[in-house]
Amino acid sequence: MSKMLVKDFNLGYTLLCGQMFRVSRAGEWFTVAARDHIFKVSQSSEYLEFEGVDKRFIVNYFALDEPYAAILEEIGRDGHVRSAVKKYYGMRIVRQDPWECLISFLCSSAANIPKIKLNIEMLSKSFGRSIALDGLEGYAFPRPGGLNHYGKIVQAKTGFRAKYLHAANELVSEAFLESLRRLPYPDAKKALKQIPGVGDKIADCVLLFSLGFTGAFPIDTWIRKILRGLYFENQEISDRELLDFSQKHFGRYAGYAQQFLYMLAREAM
DNA sequence: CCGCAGGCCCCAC
DNA sequence: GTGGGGCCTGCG
Repeated sequence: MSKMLVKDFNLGYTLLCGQMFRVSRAGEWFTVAARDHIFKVSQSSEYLEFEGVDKRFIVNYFALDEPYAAILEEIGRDGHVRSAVKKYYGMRIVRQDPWECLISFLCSSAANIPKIKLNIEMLSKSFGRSIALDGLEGYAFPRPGGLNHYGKIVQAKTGFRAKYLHAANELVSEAFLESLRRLPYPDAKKALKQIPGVGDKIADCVLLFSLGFTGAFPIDTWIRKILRGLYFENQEISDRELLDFSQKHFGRYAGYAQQFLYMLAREAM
């Protein structure tokens, strides 16, 4: 068991923000599976307790090395974002594993969170090696190339998305995903959209939630709804226009603005 | 039982 | 270049 002091961090908001699909909660403790790690974590005031990974992993995973105050100052120029930040202060954007993130969001098309969680859990069980922590059962997520059995992908109840997962497994390597980090945002996005089943939304999710592109702004049905309500009431506006507006309006940390607005949208459901 | 969901692809226009 | 139907499957 390790313990560390954390500032400007709220574990609950960060883990329950709806972008991670292998998180479970038991009272104060969260169990998180990420790539080939499984760990437990809890927060009491400004201390984080954790087990199963080291401090370096925690800092990177929860993006605790980001200039949080500067980010909030920049996105807080917008009044709606500012009030969302007040409510959900300490929420961070986790750095997921790019491959697991890509597969998760490929599963998200026309789905819902419980279904995505089911898909990812079944894929992990079917293709991943067993890893355990304190007798907790867990499975690593398979590496690129590891989803090598179409029938088993279908058995994971992935439906029409199975063909996308299978193709991604053929096309994508660890090196390809890592190389995207060094590209300008438009080029990295274009490269991701070459993968069948990946459009604007999924590409932006992978860029924001796993590859460190803090300016990426995924537009899903929740964000669409809240942007229209807050900024374009009674106006016809396309996703293309919403995306252009958001990136200009919120700037290089637009992704953080997105995530805070997303929290507002979800609470109003 | 039945409509629908955190989206993409394809095909009209 | 833009809009709308179809898609697997589980959830509500």
